[in-house]
Amino acid sequence: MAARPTRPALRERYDRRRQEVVYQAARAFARQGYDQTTMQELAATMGLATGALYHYFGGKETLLAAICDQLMEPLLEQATEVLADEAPADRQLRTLVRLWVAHVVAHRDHMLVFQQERHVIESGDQWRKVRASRKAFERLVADGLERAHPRGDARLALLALLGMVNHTAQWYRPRGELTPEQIADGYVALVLGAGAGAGAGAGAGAE
Amino acid sequence: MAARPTRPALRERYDRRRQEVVYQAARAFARQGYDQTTMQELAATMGLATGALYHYFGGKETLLAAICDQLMEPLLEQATEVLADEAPADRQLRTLVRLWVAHVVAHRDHMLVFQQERHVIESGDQWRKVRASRKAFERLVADGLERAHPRGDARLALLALLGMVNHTAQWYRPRGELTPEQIADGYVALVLGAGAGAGAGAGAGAE
DNA sequence: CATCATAGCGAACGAAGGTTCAAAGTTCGA
DNA sequence: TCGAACTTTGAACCTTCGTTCGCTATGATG
Repeated sequence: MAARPTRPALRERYDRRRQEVVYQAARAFARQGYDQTTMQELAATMGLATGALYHYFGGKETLLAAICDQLMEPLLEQATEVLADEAPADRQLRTLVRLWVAHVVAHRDHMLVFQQERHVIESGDQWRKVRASRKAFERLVADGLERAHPRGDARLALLALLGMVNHTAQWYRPRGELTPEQIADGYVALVLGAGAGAGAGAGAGAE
Repeated sequence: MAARPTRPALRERYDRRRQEVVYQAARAFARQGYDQTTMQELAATMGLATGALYHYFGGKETLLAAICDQLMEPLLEQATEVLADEAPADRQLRTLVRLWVAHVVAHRDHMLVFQQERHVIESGDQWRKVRASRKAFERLVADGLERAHPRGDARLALLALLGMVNHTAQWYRPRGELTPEQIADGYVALVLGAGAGAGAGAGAGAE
């Protein structure tokens, strides 16, 4: 594997290419599965020879790690900001879920890979960081939810919310009827108990 | 691969062994992933030599198919019965979701495999039947939900419900605080709008 | 232009693992 | 107890990749 170029003029191209590889890998892994996707296939998709991939990544598993990092890190960062903000709890939660759903649908492939390769990520030292990110994010959602929804069983609501949002990656289509925002608001309404917490309004409102 | 024994006395043992292989396979696939689990490993777990597995199954993929079948068929059958029954719509839905959650937690490994290998199942002719079962089941849930919850956006509620129930396989532990029944009832409460008969429609502009 | 970091090539290597098969072992049924 | 049906063995086969590496091409830099 080659290092990132020292020469400034080449860095940009390198970064772009590298990013493109991650993108194509996520796409292929999501569609065919990690193991069913060969490095040769991936290289061909990029218009490269097999060996060239190793200029950008140490190996196949490094690619998977890059996909997971690119999925979790921006999400965690943005979520932290939202919760640090001063705002009514229910508004914070709505903002958080909107952000989250938007992230999931914008990175559907990353998300699907992340879910499909759960068993890989859940064991092995090299995945500790990814696991930590996921845990930290879930903790944030739990906090946001508890504050906005003090009564009832917040634990089940949290698990349900995790389930529905993550599942969104499997059915969302850009040309579908619902916008990410509508979806997010719908989810919030469900977990807060419609009528009660939905006071903020379902965004777009009536159809 | 050998055929099912003709001699009655041997059938029972054959069926039991075959079933045990499916069980162990589901367990291993769920924990390590389909591709990361070798036939040799599987054979060793069963106390058999590698080749013996091929006595019971045509190959590794046949095993995966068996896992999916055993997951979907009883579920679909039971769900059909529930909805054929005469009962108030909301009661039917509750029964259906209880049954479903119970099935998911009782077959967690099958379920995790089913989810992880989604990309395999979603393409290829040999998986048509499994896909059809899943679709049929989702259709049943959709019907049950629509009847119990006629106003509002039933579509998002359905997708949310699918997400939360399926996700249950990933966090449920037998020694946990919640029984499968409590979980199911919690989910139903969420999608029907807890407490009040408040329409839980997302984007329905219900407030 | 000369130099050298960078980018890419693509055949070949090596390990892994699904599958086969002929032979040996075991159990049922008469 | 005998033969046939059934079960199991385990080493060898064969294919499929992930990865390597020596070489070439490119183009920025001075």
